[in-house]
Amino acid sequence: MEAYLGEEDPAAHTFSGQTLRNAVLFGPPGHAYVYFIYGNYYCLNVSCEPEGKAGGVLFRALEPLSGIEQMAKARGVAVNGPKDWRKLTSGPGRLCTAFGVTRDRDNGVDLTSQAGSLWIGDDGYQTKAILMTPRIGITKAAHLPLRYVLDGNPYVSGTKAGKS
DNA sequence: GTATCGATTAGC
DNA sequence: CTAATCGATACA
Repeated sequence: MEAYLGEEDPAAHTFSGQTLRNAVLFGPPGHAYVYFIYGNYYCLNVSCEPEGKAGGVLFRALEPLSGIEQMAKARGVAVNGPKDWRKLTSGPGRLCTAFGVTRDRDNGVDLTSQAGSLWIGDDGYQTKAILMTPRIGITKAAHLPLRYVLDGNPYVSGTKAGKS
């Protein structure tokens, strides 16, 4: 996942102040900010700063835990085993497609409450280490080490991720 | 109102 | 490396 600092980050949507689209990033933390990009894909963010202050985290990738078949169907790809799970969620647009996340349905929902259409829970995963790397896919301030990846976890973002 | 860009992905 | 594709933003 990657962090976007808000008004101080040239790469963030919130850099130029609050707009209709990024309003949720200025709202209370723990809410979903879903935006449509390049005419084809959605990206999922979570607001992190207190209300009134911009800032959020972009989910670039995650590890599939359940509903594999459902995700595969949504993504339109064949999945034969854990080795193919990467195809499902290794990218911002991909994971949203796999989850069926759309701005219409999920933008602004409270991710800390299971009452909504989408939420985040604690699965008890033990994080060994987190690596900080430069962000990818952006044209401004891309050098800032605001990208966080779980060390040793194969389900990281990157279109070409997972070779070797 | 019109012009341009983009936190992407799939395809060559 | 380049095309696809549309909403938001910038500018007149």
